Amino acid sequence: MSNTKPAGPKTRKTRNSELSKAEILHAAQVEFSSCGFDGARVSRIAQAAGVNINLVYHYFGNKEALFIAVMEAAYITIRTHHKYLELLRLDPVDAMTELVRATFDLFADNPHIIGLLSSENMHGAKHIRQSDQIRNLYNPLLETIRETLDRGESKGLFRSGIDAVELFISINAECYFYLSNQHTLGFILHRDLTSAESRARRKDHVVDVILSFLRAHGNS
Amino acid sequence: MSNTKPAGPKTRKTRNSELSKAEILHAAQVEFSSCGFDGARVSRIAQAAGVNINLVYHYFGNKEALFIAVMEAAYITIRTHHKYLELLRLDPVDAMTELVRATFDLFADNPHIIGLLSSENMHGAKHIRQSDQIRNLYNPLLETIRETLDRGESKGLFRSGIDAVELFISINAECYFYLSNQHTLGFILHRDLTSAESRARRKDHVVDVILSFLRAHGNS
Amino acid sequence: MSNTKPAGPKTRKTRNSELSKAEILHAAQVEFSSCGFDGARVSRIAQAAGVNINLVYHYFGNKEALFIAVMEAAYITIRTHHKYLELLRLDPVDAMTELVRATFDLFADNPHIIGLLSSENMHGAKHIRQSDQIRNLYNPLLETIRETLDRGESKGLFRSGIDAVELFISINAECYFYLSNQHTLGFILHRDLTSAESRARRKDHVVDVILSFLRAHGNS
Amino acid sequence: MSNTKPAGPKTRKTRNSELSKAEILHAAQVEFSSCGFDGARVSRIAQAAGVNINLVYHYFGNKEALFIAVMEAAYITIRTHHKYLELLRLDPVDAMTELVRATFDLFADNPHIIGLLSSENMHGAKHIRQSDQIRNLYNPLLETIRETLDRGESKGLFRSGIDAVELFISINAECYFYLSNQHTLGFILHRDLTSAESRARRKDHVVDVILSFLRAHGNS
DNA sequence: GATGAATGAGGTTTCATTCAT
DNA sequence: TATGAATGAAACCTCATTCAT
Repeated sequence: MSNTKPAGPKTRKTRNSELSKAEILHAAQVEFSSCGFDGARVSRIAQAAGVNINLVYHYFGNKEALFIAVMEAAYITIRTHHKYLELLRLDPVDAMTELVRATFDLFADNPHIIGLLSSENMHGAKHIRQSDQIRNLYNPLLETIRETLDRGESKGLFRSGIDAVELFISINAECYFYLSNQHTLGFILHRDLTSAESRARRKDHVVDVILSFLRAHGNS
Repeated sequence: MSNTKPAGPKTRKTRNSELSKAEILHAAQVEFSSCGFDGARVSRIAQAAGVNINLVYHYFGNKEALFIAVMEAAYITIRTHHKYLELLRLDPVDAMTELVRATFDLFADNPHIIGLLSSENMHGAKHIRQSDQIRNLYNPLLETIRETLDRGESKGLFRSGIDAVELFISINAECYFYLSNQHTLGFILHRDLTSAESRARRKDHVVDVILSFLRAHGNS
Repeated sequence: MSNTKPAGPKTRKTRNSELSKAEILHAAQVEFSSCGFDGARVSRIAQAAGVNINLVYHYFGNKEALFIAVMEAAYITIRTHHKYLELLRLDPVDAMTELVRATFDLFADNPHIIGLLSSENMHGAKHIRQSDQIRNLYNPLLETIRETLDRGESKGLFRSGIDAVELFISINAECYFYLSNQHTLGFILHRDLTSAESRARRKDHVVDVILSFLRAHGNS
Repeated sequence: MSNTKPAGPKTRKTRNSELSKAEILHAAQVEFSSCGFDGARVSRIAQAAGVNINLVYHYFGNKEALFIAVMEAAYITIRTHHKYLELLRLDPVDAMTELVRATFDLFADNPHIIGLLSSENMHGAKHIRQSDQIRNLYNPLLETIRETLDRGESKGLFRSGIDAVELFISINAECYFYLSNQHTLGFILHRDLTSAESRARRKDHVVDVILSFLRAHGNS
């Protein structure tokens, strides 16, 4: 019967809860990441999700709780992304190369993560601070990095004395900053950083930077 | 000193005027950088500056124009900071070392720049796009980097084929990201990144990363 | 007991139905009396009753109808309470003493009545106005008071010319106000009016006030 | 100049702050007392005061703070009303008569006080609890009552052992309840309690009740 | 009879901004 | 130059209520 109608703007009414919730969460992810927490509008989220604004409050309580839900989903994306890396099976150089490339892809393929983290830092990380899940998210990866550094050092491939945390920050910095600041950088550098070519080039560059740093050399 | 003048029609007021304007600009810098454009409140800026809120509108027109004024002041800070670098007088390795350290100090000593750039990127750089001054700000520095790379290559100190823009982005990434994301990083890495020791260590690390990348080696 | 029946088509549901309805009514009584009509929340009533909020609408139609149902139940409580008074069997002084004590106990033992009446007066009695049952509730009691006053006067125990309605109001005033305003009174009088001792004392005091007023004296 | 115009709906714009504030406070008094805190609407207050709704927030902060301001104004009315009673100059019987009549008039002439107190009691007096001014408002009056009771007892006019606080509550109860519950009482008693005659009669009745209670008699 | 999904109206509050002096 | 008064738009959120099953 509903087929006879030409499918209005959005054939609602007969909807299922999980779907609505998922659509709200997705719309919130887009809105929060592109506008930040303060710039985000709950009404736009509702509209983009195709639901009544009150449903947002019904399912998530308030704007802040919705933001936290979005942050947790983002960190789940990160964990899932890293989980499929099997760095310990690879030789140290390949493992590190793979880690850098995966980190770059993580941000490139999930650009909302950058907007969310940017907003979260402006707020002193007060939202994610409530989540123990997030707190310990990177522990396994850091441990893997340490082991890989050790293996590389044992084999004489990497230099010794590298701090895993500093390395982790550097890898992320090289990938994240390029994307997070692409608008201001593109403007002052007179270069389009958003093209596929630019990104591919950047990815190679980042691998180069990190691997150069790791590699053992006679003189350094 | 103001007593020596015969108190012309507007002398005292003019002086207050300049003072008020400067105080508004300073307060706006603090507010915009710590809250972002959307989170910033014009009323808080006025209060922090110790002036009536209407003065803000009187001097700057509206919130957006005030933000642009703050951005321009920030870029003046950047230019001034770089102007005193005399990289061409130094040998290539020292010049690059100096550039990296200066970049780090620029962000560390002027933390508001990070908040402002972060907010500006969330808005697609739409505010600074209006300023040609800003557009060409980095041209001289990029030229200097190119020359230094050339000199280093000629002397066999640096490897060849390095792209000045990618290098510039990497240097900034290593310095900026550490500070811009210190809250979320500190949380997930269980490490305090705000201490003086951490920062000093980070600065050395960044120099190490960049110089390792630049240096010519037999095998790479 | 419900097992003995062969579980007719709706037996269990019917029983739950009556139970649910009673629980809703009870929860509504608590909510309306402690928050007033405007402060009351239908959702809280449903939650306190342990039922889905739609059941409230299913059984009672809307918030206002539910309030009226609660008011009618309250007046049934009042009538029941007074029905067991057999004032005409007692001598006039005992009858009046008993009436005063019963009135005090009515409010003390059913504190929700006070909240409900307070709210209803704020709304100009518009809800109870629809109920004829309530309209004539007090007729019998007033008639009893008149007869008792007459008997007392005939016996020379009470003075003459006492208006039954004014007396009724005074008795209720003395009992009701102490309880209805106990929070503000307790605050400005620096005295706890909620203790059992305070209440017992108040009850004696009220009897004293009313009986003093009724008693015939040479000089008045 | 403004005289030439036919005085539109409400000639605003050129308004003075104190006036606006006073008008808001007055409108709030009316709204809160007739609807209670929960039933009151800030928008109606603004409309009644003839001001933009935001001015209400500008001057008073929020709904609750406005309510507290209204409560404090109400208690100032009470204090002012009692201040002009010079009970200590009158003989005890006249003093008590005067006190009762003044209490009745206080509520009859300032009916908003009843609505406010009714609402405040529904909220457990949480708003006035913040005000020490209000807390000690009645101390002088209670002291005066005690002195008057003593004087009356010394002269053999009043009986002994009367508790000033209980007496105070009774006087207020007799006056307040008649007015606070006039809608429900009028309905169930089939009598109009709002007419001037009814009120005058009630006032005499209340004096009678209280004085009968106070008076010393041989037998009691 | 009972429930989860969904909504419309409207409430309080915030905030950038303008008006008038 | 500087300020207090005032406002419009819109944000977040609440709540009674209905829909569809």
